[in-house]
Amino acid sequence: MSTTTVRRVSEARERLLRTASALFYAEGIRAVGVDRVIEEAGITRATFYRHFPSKDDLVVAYLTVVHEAVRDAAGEEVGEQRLRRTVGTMGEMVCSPGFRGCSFINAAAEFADPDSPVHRAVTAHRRWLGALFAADLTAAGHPDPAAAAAHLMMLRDGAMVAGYLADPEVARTTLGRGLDAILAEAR
Amino acid sequence: MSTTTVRRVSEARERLLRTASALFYAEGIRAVGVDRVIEEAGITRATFYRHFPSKDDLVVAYLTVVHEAVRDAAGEEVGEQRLRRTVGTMGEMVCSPGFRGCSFINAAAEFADPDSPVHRAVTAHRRWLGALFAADLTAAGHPDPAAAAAHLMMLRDGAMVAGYLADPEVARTTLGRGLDAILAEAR
DNA sequence: CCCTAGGTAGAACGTTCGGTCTCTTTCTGT
DNA sequence: ACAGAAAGAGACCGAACGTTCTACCTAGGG
Repeated sequence: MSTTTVRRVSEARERLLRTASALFYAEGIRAVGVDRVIEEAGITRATFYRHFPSKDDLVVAYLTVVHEAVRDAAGEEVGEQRLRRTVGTMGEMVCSPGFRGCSFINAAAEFADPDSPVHRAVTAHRRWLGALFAADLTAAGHPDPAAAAAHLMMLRDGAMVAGYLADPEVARTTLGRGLDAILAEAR
Repeated sequence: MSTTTVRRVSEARERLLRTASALFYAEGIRAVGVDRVIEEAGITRATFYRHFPSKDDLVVAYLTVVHEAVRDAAGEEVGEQRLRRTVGTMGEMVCSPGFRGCSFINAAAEFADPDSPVHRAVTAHRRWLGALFAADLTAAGHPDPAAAAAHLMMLRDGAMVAGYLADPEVARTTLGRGLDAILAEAR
């Protein structure tokens, strides 16, 4: 009865990480204690600390998962098409039920110390996303890709906040129109 | 030696609120315990709880102080001039040393429950600011004040995030240009 | 066959959390 | 002169925090 499943990565670890991610995102990181995560994931304290040296490491792992999801959704082929798809995905995300803002913006609100591993993970992701915007804008022939990328990033951050604290639908269309306007500058 | 100072509001209470505000803003709300606030304000536990029934009340008071500061800085006279001044002030704020983002966005990241008094204070402030934008845009003769206000709000939220996590100077100029573009739509 | 890694189970650590309590001192308005 | 509010000082509460520990069980690969 092949329970093989190869199990290159522990199943308990995955459950732990998935549970923690959902909890951290929905309720805030500091608001959720390790006891909560342990109980809800149905694992033991020892198992938790076998996989993650500390809670901070779990938090970083959570942000890494989100980052990789965004990265994989974006893809490799630089250009206007990828930009449209990436921003379009963000617009949809903002409108999805249970949306509670950007994981990275929220994490940065809780971890103020720039030297904190969590804060570092946030800035790393944001630098990566900014570079992606700039690269795609460059490929699209935008005359000032750096400024346009900063503008687009502000629009996306605003959409993330508005999707959580205001009208998501309005946020989505405003973001879309903003991207169109920026792209229109590129001939 | 008139130490009169009238003292309509307690001096200890003001010290407490000022200290708590600085701490909450700089390090995050959940990251700062009441012990920390009490020690740094140089008051006693009993004095704390005499003025605020719970920590949550202190947090709401902190946000109220910020809200009133923004409101007073904006002023009363509706119109394009007030809008320019208000947004200009935000641009400067974003560039000021020690800037750590918008108090309300950060608070909402930590207090997810929409029924929480803290979360309510956040949405109340945001509704007020959105209404101010819409009123000024209407007075400025904008053809679609509601959409423009939402757009401007997203730009301001983006500037708040970027001022904290990216280049503040770029955030300020991008916000300024965005306002100019929106105002240009109003003839 | 046994070694090892990953898992369960659960007690315990010291610290900090938010909050309550009593007692005393200081000051102000009447 | 005196009542009463505001503040200081500090002990105390139970609960939750993140973390460490020992002990035992199991499954897979050498």
